[in-house]
Amino acid sequence: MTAAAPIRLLLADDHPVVRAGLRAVLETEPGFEVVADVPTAEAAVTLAERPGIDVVLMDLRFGGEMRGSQATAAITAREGAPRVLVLTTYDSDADILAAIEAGATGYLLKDAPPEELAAAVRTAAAGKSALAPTIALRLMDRMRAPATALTRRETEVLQLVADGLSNAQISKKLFLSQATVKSHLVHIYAKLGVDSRTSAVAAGTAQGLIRR
Amino acid sequence: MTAAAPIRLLLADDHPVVRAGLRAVLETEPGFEVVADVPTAEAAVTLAERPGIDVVLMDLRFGGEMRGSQATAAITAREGAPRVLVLTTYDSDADILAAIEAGATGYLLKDAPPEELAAAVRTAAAGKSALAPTIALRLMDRMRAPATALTRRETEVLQLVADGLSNAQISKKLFLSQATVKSHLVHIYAKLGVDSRTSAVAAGTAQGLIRR
DNA sequence: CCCGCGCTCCACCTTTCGATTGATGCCGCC
DNA sequence: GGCGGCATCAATCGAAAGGTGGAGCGCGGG
Repeated sequence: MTAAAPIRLLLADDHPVVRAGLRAVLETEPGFEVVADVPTAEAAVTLAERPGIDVVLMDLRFGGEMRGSQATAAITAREGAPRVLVLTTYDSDADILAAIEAGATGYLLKDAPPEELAAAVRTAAAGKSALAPTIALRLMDRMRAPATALTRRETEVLQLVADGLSNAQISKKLFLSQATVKSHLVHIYAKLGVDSRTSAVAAGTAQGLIRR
Repeated sequence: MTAAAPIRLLLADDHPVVRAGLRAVLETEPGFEVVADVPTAEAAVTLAERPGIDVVLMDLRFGGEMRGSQATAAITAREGAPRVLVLTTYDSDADILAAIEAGATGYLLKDAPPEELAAAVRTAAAGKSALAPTIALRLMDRMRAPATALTRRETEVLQLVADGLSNAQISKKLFLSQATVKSHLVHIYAKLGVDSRTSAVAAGTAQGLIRR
């Protein structure tokens, strides 16, 4: 095989400026070829089905319906799918975990310098996982302190609390009894070291456990 | 005057990718000249002092200390200062108002299409105010519904609620009785159309009345 | 196989919050 | 000078939330 085979890229971001920036940054680097760029998650899923794409650079938040993590899951579900490298502004735990669970090969922040970006794309193309230092650190923290790790259900409840719902509303929405909601909340308070729903929301957003 | 005099630009954004994108987008348009791009608000203030800059494209949030609104205020405070066009991802009321009060000539969202961006820069260079349609709409809303405008004290209380404090803690912190805190909260709920502290926080953050 | 953990639920009690009503002093504006 | 908005405080009452101490079930790992 020739060493000169370029890595073929698909860019998915709803900001035209960011797409242009990625193009500019990556096309000046040797060994990259931007095949297409799209402004929606849906378009990314469609285009990623076509052969000839090695790596998809995927934003997490789009203006439209589908979230980047869903698109990532849809893409990586298929056989011989391209690698997906998540590239976003946010470094919240919830987003990171959602992306990794969805099958993302890597997770980068948009404030990454161009060299780091290029290196991560090469790493991803080779099938190896690429995490931004900040992200890696955050994951290490999470491993070390399992206290701050909420369960799936607890996170769900906390998110609804953050949305302003009462225990009664949450219980209806999740088909639970209020007792169960309270029980989850007690555990959440213990894990976050707080004693009220509002401070739990504050702690949760501060630690990026829930999206704002 | 010659029609060919280019508009000289300074780009301030902490994301290398975004800076590259803005360069790419604006340099393909005729009549623009990107003089420099900087990754910090401090550098933007310094460079904006030099003559030969017509418009500063300013992000609101930087990784470092200084916020974009502060930098905007510092730049526009001087005589013969360049116009500042705020270009950010966020459309929260608090950010918008801070930027406008700081003397920004315009406010754009990063998901704006290139043509809109170019048009806004030309508008700003001519000294006229340039607002993204979304932003203009939001400001109209605010004008129409003065109910969403919290008083200084109410905002202060709501911020503390968002930080997770109880009524008792807030009353101590602000040297008030709990009755007063409750009174403020009642007014806040009425203005935001909610009926609990958590939903008030949700509504407040959604409308950008308080910082997260 | 049993233990731990996550998820579900119950009962009882205390504290906090929210709703209502009403009042006072201050300040700016017409 | 009166009127309205803002900030301050009081009292009361019912509803919601939090604290405590349980308990059963399913599932995966040691």
